Amino acid sequence: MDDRKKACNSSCNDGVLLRMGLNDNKAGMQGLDKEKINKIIMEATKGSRFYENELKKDQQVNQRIEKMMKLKEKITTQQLLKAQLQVDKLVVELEQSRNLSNTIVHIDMDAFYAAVEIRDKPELKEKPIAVGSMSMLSTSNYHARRFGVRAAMPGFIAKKLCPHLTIVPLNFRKYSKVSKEVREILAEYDPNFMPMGLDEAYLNITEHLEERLNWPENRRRFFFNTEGTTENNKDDINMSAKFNEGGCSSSPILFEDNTPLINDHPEQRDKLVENSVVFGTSAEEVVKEIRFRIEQKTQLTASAGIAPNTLLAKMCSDCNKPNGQYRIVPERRAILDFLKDLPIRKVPGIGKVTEKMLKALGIVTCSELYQQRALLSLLFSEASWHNFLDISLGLGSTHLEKDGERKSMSTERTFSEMNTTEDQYSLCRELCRDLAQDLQKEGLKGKTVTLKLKNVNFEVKTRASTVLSSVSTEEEIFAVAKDLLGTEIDSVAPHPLRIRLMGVRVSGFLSEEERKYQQKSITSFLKSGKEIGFLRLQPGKSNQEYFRNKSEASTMGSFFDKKRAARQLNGENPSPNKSVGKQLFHDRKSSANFVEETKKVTDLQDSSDVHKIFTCPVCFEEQSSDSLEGLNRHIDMCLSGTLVKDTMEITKNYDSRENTCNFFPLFKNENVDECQKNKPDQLAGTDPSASTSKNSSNSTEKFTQIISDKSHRERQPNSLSDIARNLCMKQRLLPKRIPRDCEDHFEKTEHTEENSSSCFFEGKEDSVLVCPVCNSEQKTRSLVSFNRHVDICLNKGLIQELTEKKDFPTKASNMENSNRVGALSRGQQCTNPSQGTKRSGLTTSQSASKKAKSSHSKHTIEMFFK
DNA sequence: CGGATCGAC
DNA sequence: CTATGTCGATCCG
Repeated sequence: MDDRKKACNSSCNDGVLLRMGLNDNKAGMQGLDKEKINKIIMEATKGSRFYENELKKDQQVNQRIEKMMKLKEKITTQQLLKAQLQVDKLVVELEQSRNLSNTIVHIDMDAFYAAVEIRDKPELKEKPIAVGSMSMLSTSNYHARRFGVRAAMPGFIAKKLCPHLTIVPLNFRKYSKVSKEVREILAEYDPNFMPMGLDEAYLNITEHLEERLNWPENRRRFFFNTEGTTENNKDDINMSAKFNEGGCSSSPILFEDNTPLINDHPEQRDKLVENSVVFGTSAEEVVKEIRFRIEQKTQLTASAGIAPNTLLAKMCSDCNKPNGQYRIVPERRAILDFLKDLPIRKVPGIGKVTEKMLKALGIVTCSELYQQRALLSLLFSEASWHNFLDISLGLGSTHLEKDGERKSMSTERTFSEMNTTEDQYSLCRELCRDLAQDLQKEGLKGKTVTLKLKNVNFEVKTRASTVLSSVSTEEEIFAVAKDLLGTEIDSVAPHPLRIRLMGVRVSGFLSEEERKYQQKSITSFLKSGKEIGFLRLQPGKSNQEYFRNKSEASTMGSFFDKKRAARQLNGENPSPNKSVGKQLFHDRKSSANFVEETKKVTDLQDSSDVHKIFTCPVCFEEQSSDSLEGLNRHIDMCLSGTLVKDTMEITKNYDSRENTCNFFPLFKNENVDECQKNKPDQLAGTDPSASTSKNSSNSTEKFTQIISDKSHRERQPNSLSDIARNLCMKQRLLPKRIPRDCEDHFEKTEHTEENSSSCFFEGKEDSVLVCPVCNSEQKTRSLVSFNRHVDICLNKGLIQELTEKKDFPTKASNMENSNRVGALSRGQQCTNPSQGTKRSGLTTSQSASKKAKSSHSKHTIEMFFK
């Protein structure tokens, strides 16, 4: 489905219109010329809400570009030279790792959906057709393209361009079936081939080529399908003829081996032979064979690219479509020649926006991309400029990785304006229901629910919330989604929320290991201990929100589904707070008094004694406690005990020095001694018995968050620190557990008065705090979010140290003013043995963590233990 | 973590 | 009238 890229392929023009339009239209006899097309599109578009939004987006991009240009002006020749050196060092390494030994093929069906429809209704053959609906087209045939009708264009505009256009509705089942037929063929050449959607696939035919060398001719012989109509037979011959012509004279490499296809063995009079064709043993021949077989089987044509890696193969398949193929021979020279004048927009991964940004720098072709590599390394993120470098060198992945586990699942729907809350909530529930079904098909549960809304002005918003126990059922998802929706409705009140799209997504799936673990411990814990309300708090959410959720679960029924709500209340998930919630939060729209009200709830919760037995999530022993504090105290004790074990193991793995029995070295290597001197009794983790509840709650919180960072969890999947972390996050949400006096340690705190329980700074304007780790000023409204920032900074520092392993002592000399420049010092780490696979994701703020190490560590540590 | 954006099909 | 649906990646705060 490469058509749609072309649809937006304005290789350089700035106008919105041209982005949506077409400029590589080959003006044909029956077609329209570029100007006419653009005029028609403009007339149909002008003044629409859609167009206004496009203009807005365009301006945003322009602003990004302006920002970039300003940054560029500040770059000194010195910096540029230095960058050049660093980048070229990397170039040398990349060049050394270049792997030309694989043969990768990219197969791309021509105008797939349209072709299938035409095949099934031959009367459409000579007519311009498109597949899709009046509101959106998926693809069009080549006839229609002459009128400017492209994929990703709304049907009603296409009709204006081409009044004779036939629009065929989508029929996915049909396409899937055809796709499956094609895949059966592909699997014979590479059982591990990688399908990309219904109409594309990558194959690694390296092994096949080797084996094929020993194959007898008969094994490479294929017969024409005689079952088809005469017309189809004609096509076969045409196609075969095209093979021999090459069809792509632009490439000197193409079809250099003239293995005969048909009629080249006149001496063989066998009827069998007359109806058959033998393919050679070269890569080109294999691909011709594949395409031949696809056409014989499905009556559809495909284009293909052959190259030493996926990136190149993909671009090759574009060269001679439709119904052609192109090969880049595995030589460095050939690759660079291919790239020399290739517009960057042809490169997969470079879209509209990137194209425009690079254009602003005078970069249009891949060779220009290479020439400007030093500049790019200063202006773009590490991930981006590395990608640019790979592209300009023609490097890509040389093996096909199975795509890993799914990361998210979602469903969304577009509709005509919807503006009543009733409709919106019931639609939301419907989406949750659909999503829940899909999730259950794959047995997935996720912790993050994201709501997506597009208002009638085409502005898109997403709102996410992460909950502690993963969700998968309609009710569970809806419980979260409806909250997010409610917040959005509130935010525009008293105006109605006018939307044209709603979507729900679930992400943050548990790995299998985690799933088992989760079931054993957390869920049982939550069940046994659910009398204790705070344990169900969501990280990142305030108590207020929590209680609000609960209350809504009970009141929601009044909106649209009383039965369901009733079932929920009486059923498997009774809320202990329901009676409280019901009365306090009947009016969801009055967010004004809502804070007031929730305070009462909080107080109530805090003061009410809890004489319950619960299972400690850390030690798994039953504990009875008469107060929240007592409970917390126990958990703190447990945590500081287990944490030591946990941390020790990790430390063993990553830190060569065995006997470091505290975890400071993990992120503050140089200052161990100093820390111990300064705060000897604060090293709570080293000695469980010495820890007081207050200290450990804060310190363990930081540490558990650090050590349970995802990258470590992979190695320690069942680490108790996971649980500990969750708990700590929960604890953090209890206002009283956030040390109030820590504000004294921020340098520029501008808040006016102490807000007693919620820790939120008074007033709307953000307070500016200086992060002790990255030393940057942070605008923040709450301590919680500031804490989060500090955590993130620390995490980055830690990950980096773990990655770099031994050579910690990073001197200040390595740190540059700009973080982009700082990133360059990591050249070595970028070399990846399997070239082309994605690099480790540590993209930002290396310099930040280094700064912290050298100058602010002391400060940081003090702050933690306050 | 949450939100926005990009890019692909 | 009438401008998609789903997913992964990345960047920024």
